[in-house]
Amino acid sequence: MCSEHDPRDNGPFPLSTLRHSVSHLMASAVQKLYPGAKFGFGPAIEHGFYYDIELPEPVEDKDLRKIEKEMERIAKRTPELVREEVSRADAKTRLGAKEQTYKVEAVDLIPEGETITFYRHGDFEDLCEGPHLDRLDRGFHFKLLNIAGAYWRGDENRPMLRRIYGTAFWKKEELDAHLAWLEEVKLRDHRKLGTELDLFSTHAEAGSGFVFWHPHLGAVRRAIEEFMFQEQARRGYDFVYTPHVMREDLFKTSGHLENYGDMMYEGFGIENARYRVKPMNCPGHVMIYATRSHSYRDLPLRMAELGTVYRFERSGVLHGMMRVRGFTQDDSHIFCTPDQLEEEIAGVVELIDMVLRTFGYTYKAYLATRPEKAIGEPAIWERATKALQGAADRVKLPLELDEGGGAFYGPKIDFKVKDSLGREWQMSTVQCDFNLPERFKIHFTDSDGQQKRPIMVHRAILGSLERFIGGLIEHFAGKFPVWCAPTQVAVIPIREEHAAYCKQLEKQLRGELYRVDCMDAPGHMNNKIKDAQQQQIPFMLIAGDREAAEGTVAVRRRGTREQQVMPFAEFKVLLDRLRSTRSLGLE
RNA sequence: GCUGCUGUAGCUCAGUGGUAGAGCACUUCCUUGGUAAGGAAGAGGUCGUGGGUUCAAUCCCCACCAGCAGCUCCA
Repeated sequence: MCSEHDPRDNGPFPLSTLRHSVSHLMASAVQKLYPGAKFGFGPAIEHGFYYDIELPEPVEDKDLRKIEKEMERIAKRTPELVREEVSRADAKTRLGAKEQTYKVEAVDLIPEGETITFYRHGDFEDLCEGPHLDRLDRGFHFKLLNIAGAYWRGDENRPMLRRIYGTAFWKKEELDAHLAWLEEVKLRDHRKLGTELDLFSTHAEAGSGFVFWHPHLGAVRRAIEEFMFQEQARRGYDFVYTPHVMREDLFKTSGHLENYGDMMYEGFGIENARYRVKPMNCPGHVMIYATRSHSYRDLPLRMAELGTVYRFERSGVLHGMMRVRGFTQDDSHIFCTPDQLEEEIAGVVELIDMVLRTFGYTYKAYLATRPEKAIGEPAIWERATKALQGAADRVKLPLELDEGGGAFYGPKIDFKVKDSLGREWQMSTVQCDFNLPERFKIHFTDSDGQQKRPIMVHRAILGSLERFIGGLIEHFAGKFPVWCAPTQVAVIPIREEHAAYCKQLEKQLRGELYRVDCMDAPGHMNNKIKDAQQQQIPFMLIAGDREAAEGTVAVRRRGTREQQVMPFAEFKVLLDRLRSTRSLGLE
């Protein structure tokens, strides 16, 4: 955010004011170049600004340079930006006269009694509450970035306008740094790296939104799954497997059909019954719970599954591995008594903290409350929300509020991580559920002999493996830490005659389940070093006469040109340590 | 789904109303090289799919499929 502690917010006016004014400047240039343009909203946003405009003719990215030129001309010629208070009727008349239909509508959105203002520079005037710069020649730097469609007032039933994005800074170096950051984001794009590093693919022939994990990314996933298995096993989780296809009635009972039906695929018949592909794993886990009676002594029961679910997503939202139609959740449902609820949630929060730190993420937690479309009594919701808050207090986890952001069956705490590029992603979630136990009428026998309802805690740490690992690719820029890197060690013989020694090293490492690539195909060493470096392999072991004779290896780390000759046994100690501690670095 | 743009070799991309090219990768041969690209030759494409216009379509038009930038929605 440019608002909190951004050192670039260093001009005579706040950065957001600057950007808002540059947005106006852009609008005036568009008006000049495209007479008849109708303007919507044009605010400052996190990294810049945009303006939504209905244009009489199509605009393309290449037209942006032309608009920028006009902006510079206008800023020079008519720099004064004048504020004017107007009456509601006056505002409507003036905007109406210019056929600014969206702006006329915008006037009606202004609450009664609020001051209505226009801002004007040269012959361009715009309804706007401000604030703005006093002058447009205050020596700032801007760039227009891209064009896209956007619905008027964000409503898909209203007309679609053209949205032009841009950004502005007070200093040239800051603009350049921001543009460089955008380039970096592009370079790290998991779809780009996915092709370059042979990680995954999607196929038109197979349908969009379905990910094919190649061997390299399969290795990453296995390492992460193993890590998650160990950490959960250590914390008393039990692992289950449930079917992907279940009878439709089950989803009626669970409430999914009614509340989540839009996200589910059409049913199909098997003999005389209707079936559905699961969009969530919870009903399956309830099936297992309900197969026998439970004593309060059995609880909490922590049932975990890497459950693959299928959800309908509209074609336009699909995005690499980040937004897909079939994905695997590291899901779990904890069946517990009301007394245990807070402690169980606290345990989950601890696990989330541990896991996210392992990947080098920092995070924020949000308490998401009752949405409009929800099942269950308000009193129950309140109780669940209190438990979440209580658990967070217990482990001193600060919570921000996400009003109405809960699941249809209960409130939750969502975790948003910040990646190495400073971007936020929604990841882990802990959700309280008093409703599914009720719907499926599951129970346990309490110490007083009474039959009572357990509470279900839904939780996912990574969320979806597709989204999590897609995000990891970008977070690490393809440079995975040793413990989860696709190939951990490349062994490179200097000449063909050293291949035998290299093969021997490879065999030893592979014996300890390291992922090793002995690059002993014919060809020059330099070329292999280039390949290994481009493949982002953490370690290269290069061996020639000296190394073979002495039982050493020349170790070269990813991203460096330095080499360090050491006994192979010593390298193994280093490698073992990096793997077992899941170290993020290579030292 | 909507708006705009795009689809040519495994990858990145040129190109033309008369059925196609580059670099990298790949294969083979030569090269025995101490830390980021050794040399040569070769193979590889129904120019996303289906229609239409035309004497002729990879190129123009339409539809569909897929992708990209967003909007809306979400793990």
